[in-house]
Amino acid sequence: MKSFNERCYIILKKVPKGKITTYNAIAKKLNSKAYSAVGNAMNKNPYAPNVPCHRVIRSDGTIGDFASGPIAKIKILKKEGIEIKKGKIDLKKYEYKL
DNA sequence: CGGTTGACCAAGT
DNA sequence: GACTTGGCCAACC
Repeated sequence: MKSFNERCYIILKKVPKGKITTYNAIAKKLNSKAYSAVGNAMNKNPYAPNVPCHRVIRSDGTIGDFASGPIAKIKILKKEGIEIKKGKIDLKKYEYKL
């Protein structure tokens, strides 16, 4: 049985390039409400290059946070082809349904 | 086993 | 629309 954190990474791995997901969605996928725990897992993220933690945003569509700063996160997402408006993302367009 | 932390969320002010 | 409060839950010490 893998820990809660590892499951978050597995879910996250499924997210394709050019798409994003939310902390809330991941927590729900794990049948839990530990949004914060998901965020915590990302912060530790031992699978740094392996897991695209930068593709996870908040349920409001805001960037949220990132270990290297939210600005770096935005940069990466833009590179992935995601358009960001005023520091927010269009969930309708880019949210990847798990 | 209890208390603290956190890349969160929703509702209230 | 920005800020505060309370709540949720897993990981860590």
